[in-house]
Amino acid sequence: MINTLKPSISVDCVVFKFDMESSKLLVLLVQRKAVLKGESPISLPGDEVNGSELMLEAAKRVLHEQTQLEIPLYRYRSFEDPNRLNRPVDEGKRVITKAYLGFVHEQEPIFGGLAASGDFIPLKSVPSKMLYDHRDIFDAALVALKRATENHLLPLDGLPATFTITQVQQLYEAILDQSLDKRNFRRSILAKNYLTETGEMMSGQSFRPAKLYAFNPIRFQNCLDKELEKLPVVLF
Amino acid sequence: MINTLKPSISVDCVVFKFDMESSKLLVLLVQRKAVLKGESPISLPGDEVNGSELMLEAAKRVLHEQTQLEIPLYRYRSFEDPNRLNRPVDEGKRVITKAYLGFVHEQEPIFGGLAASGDFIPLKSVPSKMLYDHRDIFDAALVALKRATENHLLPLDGLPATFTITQVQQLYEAILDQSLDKRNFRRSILAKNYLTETGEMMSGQSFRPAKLYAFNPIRFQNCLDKELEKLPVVLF
DNA sequence: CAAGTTAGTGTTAAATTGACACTCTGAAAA
DNA sequence: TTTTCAGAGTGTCAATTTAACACTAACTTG
Repeated sequence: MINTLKPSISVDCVVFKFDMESSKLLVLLVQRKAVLKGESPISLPGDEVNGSELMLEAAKRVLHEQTQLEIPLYRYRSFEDPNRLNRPVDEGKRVITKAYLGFVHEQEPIFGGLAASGDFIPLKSVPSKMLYDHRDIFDAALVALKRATENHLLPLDGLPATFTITQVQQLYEAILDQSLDKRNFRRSILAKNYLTETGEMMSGQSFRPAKLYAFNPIRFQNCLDKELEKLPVVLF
Repeated sequence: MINTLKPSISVDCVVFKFDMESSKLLVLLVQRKAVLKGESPISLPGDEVNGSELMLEAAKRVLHEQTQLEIPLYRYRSFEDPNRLNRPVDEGKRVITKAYLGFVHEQEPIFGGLAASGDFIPLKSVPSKMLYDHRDIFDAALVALKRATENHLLPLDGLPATFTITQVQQLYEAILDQSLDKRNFRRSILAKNYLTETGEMMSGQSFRPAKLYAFNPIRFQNCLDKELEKLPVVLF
């Protein structure tokens, strides 16, 4: 029997956190209230879009409702398999979702709305069974992150206001899950010109202090624009 | 007053045709039946998505309903501005659309459904006022096409089954709106390895006959996959 | 002042890109 | 039959980009 209902639209958010102690990436998973029997409540923060808001706004609103977090979000993909909700046919519900990712640094989430509770989980511990296709959405977020990172298009929202190049490299290595050559890394990221020396130095360690840099979002945006001009966005 | 209606979803198709006589690109525009007073009927083929179909399928169905064309389509962007329909507020309708592009070669369209009539129009003649934001959708298709082309990720659906390298180059030049160096063009496209010599030669001209090549979609797909692995899909 | 630990720096070889001009081939015209 | 016309087809070099690789500098602590 053909489902003639119109699809509805939602947004989902994959929020990463870079733990600087352990140099590991974490991702925010929530327990969703009110799921059908047999569905996993472990999910990404997400909900339906209202009629008059941009989807990016919707993503920020939904994330805020469920976690109180306020962070930049970046859209990376949509998911539209008619069966992605994995529900019994007679439920007759179809939802197309757009997925956003972002980084949190200091803020602590406070859960509410659809999200009963939640936590930052190491990437390796993300369960393979999650609500709907949220595991796929998470996997795709990682892919998108890696691609962005390989091209120095990673916004550094996940780092403190000032940081050392080594910290950036550790973030890259956590995302890419591989180690990088220090000299090549420094050369290539500094060439992008969106890191500016603050003149300050790291302190409190028992070895040579490192220069502290700040992220310049305007120059980063230039850089993004320049890259995006070149990229084939089509065709897959 | 806030619009609380759920958005609905549509697809729009930008169908290009490469006129080999004139080496010019054309695009298919249709006259849409039943538009509101004050709206332009000149538009792209498009309509709403049903509840149980993939959006790519919806795009193919809609294009077929309105033009009888059956061609490969490639999604390139979505458009979601809440005001994109440009309608009076009390209409209260919000439609998010996903745009697809494709090339037609020999098929002739037969118009039907929402499309009262239509034609292939030279790019320069595309009107700046079209239905809703269809002019933006068209502009974005061109951008996407250019980006794909610059990276040799243009599927050659718009050419006959066998063709010369020069014809490919002319197609590229029409899309990019600039001329290319013949030797570099040959070197780079042949390096991609998705053009295969047929052994046949062009005939019927009064000059040295050119080798005829065929497009190998499997190798092209390999090529696409390889590129897409590298590309940042994130973040705009 | 020696030891420990991370910060910071340059060179070279290989691969890629972009600029550039002439010969080859077949048909048609002289 | 020879010449002319028009597009087909080919290679090199210089400049740039990328990847691999190892040592010295600076600060703290013992």
